[in-house]
Amino acid sequence: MTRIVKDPKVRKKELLDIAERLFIENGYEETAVSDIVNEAKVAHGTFYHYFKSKDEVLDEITDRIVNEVANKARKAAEGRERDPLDRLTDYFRVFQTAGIGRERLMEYIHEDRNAHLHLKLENRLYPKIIPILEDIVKHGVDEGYFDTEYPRLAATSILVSTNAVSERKHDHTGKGTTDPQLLQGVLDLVEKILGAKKGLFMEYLEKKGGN
Amino acid sequence: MTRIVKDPKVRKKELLDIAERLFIENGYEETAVSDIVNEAKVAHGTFYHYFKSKDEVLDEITDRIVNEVANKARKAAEGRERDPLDRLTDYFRVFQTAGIGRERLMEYIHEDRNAHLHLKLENRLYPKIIPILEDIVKHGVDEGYFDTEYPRLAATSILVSTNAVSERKHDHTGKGTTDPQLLQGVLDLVEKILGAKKGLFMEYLEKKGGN
Amino acid sequence: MTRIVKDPKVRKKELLDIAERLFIENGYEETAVSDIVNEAKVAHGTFYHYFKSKDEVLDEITDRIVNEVANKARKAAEGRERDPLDRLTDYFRVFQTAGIGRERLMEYIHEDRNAHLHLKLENRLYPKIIPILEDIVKHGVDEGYFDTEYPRLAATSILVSTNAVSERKHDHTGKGTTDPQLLQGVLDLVEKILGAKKGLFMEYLEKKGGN
Amino acid sequence: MTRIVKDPKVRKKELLDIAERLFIENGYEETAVSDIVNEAKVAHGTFYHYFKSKDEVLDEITDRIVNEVANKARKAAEGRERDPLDRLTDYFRVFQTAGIGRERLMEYIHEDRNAHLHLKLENRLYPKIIPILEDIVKHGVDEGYFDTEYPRLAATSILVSTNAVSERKHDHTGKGTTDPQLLQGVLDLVEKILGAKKGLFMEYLEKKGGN
DNA sequence: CATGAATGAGCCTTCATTCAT
DNA sequence: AATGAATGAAGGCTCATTCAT
Repeated sequence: MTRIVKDPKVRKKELLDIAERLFIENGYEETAVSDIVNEAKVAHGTFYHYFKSKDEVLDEITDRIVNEVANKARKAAEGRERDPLDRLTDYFRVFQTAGIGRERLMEYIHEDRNAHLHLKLENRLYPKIIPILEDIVKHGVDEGYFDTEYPRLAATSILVSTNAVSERKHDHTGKGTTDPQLLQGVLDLVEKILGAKKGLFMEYLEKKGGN
Repeated sequence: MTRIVKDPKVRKKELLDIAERLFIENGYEETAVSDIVNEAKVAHGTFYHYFKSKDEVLDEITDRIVNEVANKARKAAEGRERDPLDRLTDYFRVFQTAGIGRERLMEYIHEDRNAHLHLKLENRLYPKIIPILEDIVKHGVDEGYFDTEYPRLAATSILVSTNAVSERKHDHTGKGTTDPQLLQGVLDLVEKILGAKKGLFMEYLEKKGGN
Repeated sequence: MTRIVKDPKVRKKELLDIAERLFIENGYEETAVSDIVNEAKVAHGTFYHYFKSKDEVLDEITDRIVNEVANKARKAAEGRERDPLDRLTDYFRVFQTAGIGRERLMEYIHEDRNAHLHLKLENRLYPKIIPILEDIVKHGVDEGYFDTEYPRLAATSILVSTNAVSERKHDHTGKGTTDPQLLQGVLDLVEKILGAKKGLFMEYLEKKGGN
Repeated sequence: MTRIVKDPKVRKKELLDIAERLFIENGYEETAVSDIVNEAKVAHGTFYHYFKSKDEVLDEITDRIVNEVANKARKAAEGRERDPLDRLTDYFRVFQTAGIGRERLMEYIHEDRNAHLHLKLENRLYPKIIPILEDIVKHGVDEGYFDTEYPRLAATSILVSTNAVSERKHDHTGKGTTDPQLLQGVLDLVEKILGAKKGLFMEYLEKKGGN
């Protein structure tokens, strides 16, 4: 009726933000284009000005998220001149909090209806993350911290293993390992994968915390 | 028109088999109930005589697959009196060929349109597989082969890591590691995760092959 | 599976009873034949042994109810040798409590989903009830109590008017006339329709109560 | 194929008109949404653009009819400054011809398959009509024409009684009272309900006709 | 850039009824 | 008399997308 004109960039971001929220909360299939345009108070046609199809929105959303997370990870992990343990720690810290500003993402991503988005995200994110992690691993090997001939496999294993743990795929007993124990376990696991000395991370963390 | 009466069990299996194949080949959403009943040469109503909804079929299919695979794995891995390395090898062999009679499953499961089924399968399969693997790990620790305080985490890590490799999540370069190298790498990785002596598996395999 | 044989009359009554309850509680359209056979623990085919169609059950149910109510009314109203006021009073008493053993009927019959049954019931019941009431009216005229040249119209008017009141069609204010007032009003109305002396019924009731 | 765009109001009215006719002629359940859209030469989706469900159309149709009839009745009956008998006569005339432009309505409404619509119509119409009639009754009482302490009950009784007669609920003999007789009877009945002097209406009508 | 009416293929599901056993 | 597997027409509704304005 009353025609509200906005800067194309703003309009598009609005649509993407709304779509992202709805996709995550309710699932991709379950979200209708009309849900999006209704919330955006925009006509159907407007949606199709900005996106060729519903699927394209999902792609753009996925890209947005993937790039954001990958960039953060890259930034945290860069610097051949730094201590590899430092790089690794920073990388983990970023990953743990990757959802900042997207708290809901991690909360909803595992739900059944988000299988679609979940997989798409993984498939695009892994190829970007693994090389970053691999570089740290190689660096650590060079510096004598780690010992492995297969840095890419190690990187992959660390990624999927820590992911599995954070998705609690290891624990269906209901009892659950307490979190401190779990942290110990994960550190131990990562050390093993990397062929690092047992307890290396704890020592490093304590030393760092001590400073 | 001519009414063909069959033993309910047979009819139901027919429907499940057809549905499974179609779901895997074309995706769940993309498969219409009419596709299923057409192939089965059965009336629409017959389908709903056996299943409350399209979704219920998917559930039953998932259950069938999960149980089948889990049972095979359980059988391959059982036997505290056997050598833990033997149990582990057998377990891997089964898992590698889990798709026997279901070749298509592995071929299609990673495709985008099967995200739904993929996740459902994983979520139901892991809780059944991890304990089996965990038991082998503990056994190996008892026998002095492995060294880890977190057998469940190790089991989980092995599962998701080998899975990731078989889904080639580690390799997006296109070049690809050659398969013999890859096998070496995976064996090395698993040894590390288990805290086993380097080369343990190769030795074991050669000795066994040599006999 | 185990085949339970029952006396046909018993079986049929069971089916009718269950169908009646379900039709009334949930509506005719909303009740599926399978709902009925499930409750009766009987196969679909059995249902169709006893009834040609779902519609036929409704007909039989309607007939059962109509006959029951009409018989009671007839019995209450019969007897040219009695005082017409006595006959009328008895008739009303019966009608008020027509639902005895069918409490739910009156409770549910006005709901939207029972329109079908409601109308069918009315259409079959009225032709049976009106003549009964008409006969009382004529009797009352003969005896000098009432004064009307159109006993059938009077009978009809009394029937639909009292019915409307009991369905509270007169009152949508929410405030509602209190029940004693309402009774006064109805008595007054019926007296008017019948061309009776004002207060006739109250006098009669008091005299009777006094004896 | 060729897309015909119309003013939403026009489109909606078209759909409502078609739906109303089909519902009345063939019954609500018996009318498929496709019947409606076929006649309207409109796509399925268009129907659901205007109505949330098939049921919603029925509601809108009912409202339309109820409001139309109620407004006519209100208009015919208004005017405290007029003679109450005039108001009543006008009211009846309107009601008798309420179907003008909707001739079919009255013809079909009593059929079994229209039970749904019939009841819905009654339930919404009565609360609007009764107060109108009640006001006339009170007016007539004030002017000394009528004599009743229960104007609302009288109004209700008149409404349902005349209705019953026009639905021929009083006559299942097949012989039928001839129409002139019937008119006499109804006038007599209404006079009685209102506590009016016998013959009041005939006198009034003759006097009016005489002028 | 924006509107929103219109499209239409296609989906899942229901359910009264039949019939081989 | 009883079973319950099988039928299949039919129905309401969704929704991504298009296009006249």
